[in-house]
Amino acid sequence: MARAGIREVAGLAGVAVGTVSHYLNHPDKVSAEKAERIRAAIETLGFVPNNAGRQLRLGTSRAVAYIAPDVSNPFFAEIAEDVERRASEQGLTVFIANSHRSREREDAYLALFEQHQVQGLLVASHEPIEDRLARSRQRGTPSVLVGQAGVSEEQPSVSLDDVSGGHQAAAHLLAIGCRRIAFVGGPLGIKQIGDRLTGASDAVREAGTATLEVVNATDRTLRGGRAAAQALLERPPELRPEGIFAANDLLALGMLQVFVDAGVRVPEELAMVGYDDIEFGEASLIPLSSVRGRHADFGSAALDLLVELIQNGVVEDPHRVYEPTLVVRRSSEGFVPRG
Amino acid sequence: MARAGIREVAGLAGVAVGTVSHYLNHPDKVSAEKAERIRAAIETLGFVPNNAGRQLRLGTSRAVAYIAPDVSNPFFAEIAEDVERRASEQGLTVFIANSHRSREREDAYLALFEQHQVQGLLVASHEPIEDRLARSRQRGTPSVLVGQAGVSEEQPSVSLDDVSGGHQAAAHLLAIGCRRIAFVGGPLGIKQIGDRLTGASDAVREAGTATLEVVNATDRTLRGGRAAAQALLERPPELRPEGIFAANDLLALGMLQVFVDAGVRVPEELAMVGYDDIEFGEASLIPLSSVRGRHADFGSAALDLLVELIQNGVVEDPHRVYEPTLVVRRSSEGFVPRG
DNA sequence: CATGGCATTTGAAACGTTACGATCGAACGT
DNA sequence: ACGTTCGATCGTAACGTTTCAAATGCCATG
Repeated sequence: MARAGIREVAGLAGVAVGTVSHYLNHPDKVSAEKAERIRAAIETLGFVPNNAGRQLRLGTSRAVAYIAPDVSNPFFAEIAEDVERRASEQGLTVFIANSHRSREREDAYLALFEQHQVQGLLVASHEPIEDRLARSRQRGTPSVLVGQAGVSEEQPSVSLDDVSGGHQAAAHLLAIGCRRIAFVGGPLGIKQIGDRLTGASDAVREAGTATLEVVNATDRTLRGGRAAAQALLERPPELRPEGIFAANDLLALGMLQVFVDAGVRVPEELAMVGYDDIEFGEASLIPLSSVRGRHADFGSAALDLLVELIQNGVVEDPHRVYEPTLVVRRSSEGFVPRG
Repeated sequence: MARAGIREVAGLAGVAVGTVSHYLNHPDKVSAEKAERIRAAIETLGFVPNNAGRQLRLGTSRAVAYIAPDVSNPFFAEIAEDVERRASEQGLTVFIANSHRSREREDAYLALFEQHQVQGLLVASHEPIEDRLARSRQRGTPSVLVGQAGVSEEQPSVSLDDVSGGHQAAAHLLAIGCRRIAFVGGPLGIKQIGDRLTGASDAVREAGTATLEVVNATDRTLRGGRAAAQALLERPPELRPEGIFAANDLLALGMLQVFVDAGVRVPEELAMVGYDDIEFGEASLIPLSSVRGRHADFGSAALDLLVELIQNGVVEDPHRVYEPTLVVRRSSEGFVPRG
């Protein structure tokens, strides 16, 4: 079962090992005759080049890693696919990993990928992680923060202006006539979430005519949304919010389901806006208004930045911030302000 | 920026390289005093063990790979998370890859992971792939086919009985009184899809009182479902099916949206059943009946089988087939047969 | 005081690859 | 016929780790 190595191939083909290596890496440099002999030898031996040997010699791999909190959240899955597509155009391989929002697993993967000498890291995280990435960078592995603005000049990032996104969402709810607005989400310690609330709260303050309530949701998933909605339904109707801005689409969709089940009319009685604009939001029976940050090529942008960083060591303009746009759909179109 | 190696650590700590290696791999074998010196040296040098060196020496890695057609389909994402969780319990790392349903990319990843000397492969594919996996196996990399029954005794697999699933779905639609049933999906050349149709068609034949129509959908996504539904809406109402069995939940959800939009009453006029039971199906405003195959631990089962295969070289009972169960929800509960 | 046993530590070999300088042979110009 | 050049081919030295047999130091025992 011992795998054949480049030596066996060379032996069988009657050439030197160096020639086999040439055949593999610079095929143009080797004569047609020997090339054919080598090809045949590889074929009969079932030779598979051993990446460890190559990598050891070269000192680096042709791979990058993408660490996401949760690939089953379509927001991250869609980015992953985009990254992968772009990377393969560049001849790079992507290792995808799920941190499951656990700092421990994040660290484990960070260490793992450093050991594997990936060329760089794409990291999406809800945790403050810049100090850990700085350490990796000092040891020679560059990284791009995805979805979270970097602080240091040395830490490039591709992110969304969540304050603006939150502002747009709340301003929209105000514009259609909602007076009692609720922000559903949490924990607020997470920067992206806190920023969305900040923007929303700014908008409410500017308007001066409405109130903003914060409803904490520990779990930013469908389940979490269902729980939050159930809690709101316990209140007498006059104390329920008229407009809800959810910290992400999963939350919003979970709430939407419970509300509709309970006979709450959306959007007439209650307008809803989500965040991220995942595909399932648009496909919901009451299509969900949402704040769309990611462009179609958000992942590509991150990868391109990483490649630039790998090649030049620095990047021009390290903190790329994209402006999100509000996509209005039925869940917030047709709210009827109370007389 | 040259990364420090084990030699530098040894030098700084004043011990032999072998001792540093011992410290890393068998910490109990090294005296407390030297251990502390080594720890300090590693700390100051920022030493990161190089996986290529280790792997070259060891001849194998502690990783397995999971190749899926499409991680943005929650069905595969949920399996991926489960696999990953179980693997980390076993001290294994999982490399996740998206083949994007392209045979070319499948092959590229197969080759890549062989080169990386992963211990084994978990492969979910819609293509016939057994011959290619057989080649990998002969070269020493075992694999488990996920979601597709293996043919050869040598190719272990974890799959669902799609014929039974299709039968259950159609039998259910018949039981609630549907006479004109449509199977929406394709291409039928894909085994999993063809099996579902076979089961459905068996059920219809057994009943003897209904018809089964096949509506081809090229794209098994939300988009594909919307397109298929639109096509059905062009027909005069009396020619539309009364019950729809969709080849997967994404298709069903896409159709559901278009139907509800167009004022078709689901389930009263039209009952729907999907397949896979993804989380979004349950969370839909009209919760989707679906055929649930995967147990909570479908991914774990696959990984356990792979581990057994790696350790023993063979497995007891290579083709594990799970029986799916129909989950009835609102989308098919309350159909009103026409007088 | 010599001996043996034990726990630690050592140093070198080996893993499979690539790059590099050396070598070879043929073709060409004079 | 000879020297030169150029492309193809060769052989070997690394790359960083682990393992293993051998060496060392220490202690207890005879």
